[in-house]
Amino acid sequence: MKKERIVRSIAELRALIRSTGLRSTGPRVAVLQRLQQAITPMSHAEIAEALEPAGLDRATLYRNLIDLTDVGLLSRTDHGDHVWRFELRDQAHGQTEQHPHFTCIDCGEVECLPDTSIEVSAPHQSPRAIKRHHFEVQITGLCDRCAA
Amino acid sequence: MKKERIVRSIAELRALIRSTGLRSTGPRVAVLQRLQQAITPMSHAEIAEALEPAGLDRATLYRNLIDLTDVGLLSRTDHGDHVWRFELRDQAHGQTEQHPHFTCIDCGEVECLPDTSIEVSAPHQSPRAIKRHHFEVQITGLCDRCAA
DNA sequence: ATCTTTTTACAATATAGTTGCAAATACATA
DNA sequence: TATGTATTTGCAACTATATTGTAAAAAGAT
Repeated sequence: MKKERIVRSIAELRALIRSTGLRSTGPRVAVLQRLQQAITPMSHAEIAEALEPAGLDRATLYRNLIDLTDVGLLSRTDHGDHVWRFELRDQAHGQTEQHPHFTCIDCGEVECLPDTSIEVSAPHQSPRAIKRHHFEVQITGLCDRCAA
Repeated sequence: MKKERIVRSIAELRALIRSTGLRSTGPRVAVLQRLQQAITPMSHAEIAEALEPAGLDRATLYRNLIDLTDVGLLSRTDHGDHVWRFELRDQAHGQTEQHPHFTCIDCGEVECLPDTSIEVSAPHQSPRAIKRHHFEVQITGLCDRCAA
């Protein structure tokens, strides 16, 4: 998905973390810094591997991913393949940046789709969240590479 | 989601299982019988609890759910909350019956939406699977009860 | 510089799902 | 209906993923 990428300096990331009430620590800055380079949501394993050099603890990473999600800096989703993935929420718009994700049921690759690509209509009895557009959409199928 | 429910007798279920090449066994019939009563996809834990009286083994249940999925009698999906859920595939139409699912991010309740409730358009670079309508859609958000 | 609270890092513990295998069962064939 | 063979079950052991307890370390307020 094309979007103007907002890249924050370390100092900005530290301020961002503090603004949520959390303390700014090495592991947290590292996680945000890595995620702001990511073009798709990353799994715990992928983040752990990327931050390998820092040698940070698995449990610490899990706790930080959850904490950062709780305060709204990250979103945590399962795209249909039973893997948690984390994505930086774009704070620039002051709200969740919603766009559908396409996940390959074979290779697990995740693709961000333009948020215009999906139209959800809300029939009679459907949840109010749908009418208010407060929802996330995950689409699963075979990606072009795996389908070939 | 409203649909004419197809209820099969035990004998019919046994024949259905055999028609896939699998042997008809107590656990397998029990699983199918339970799932054809289900109004939404069920997790392994839910099925296990429902079949508690039969006292059937966890591993056997897991294996059967996978086997029945492999031969196409069930579908296995993760609705965004990191829980595998199994659903009887309707063989009456000779194909996967596709409809979007709405899963509450709070209570985990799953709701089936009419397949007309979602319109996915396929822009330029999107996966071919989308253009061909070979995909599943999961929507997550707060259900009415949890939003209240 | 000091103090209090949060966070880390390690280990221990849960939870979900899988695998190995002997005994039991399904079902094809006689 | 009995018999033989391949599949399936049930138990236990195991793996992977995720969570929790806690003493020591670090953050940030004073």
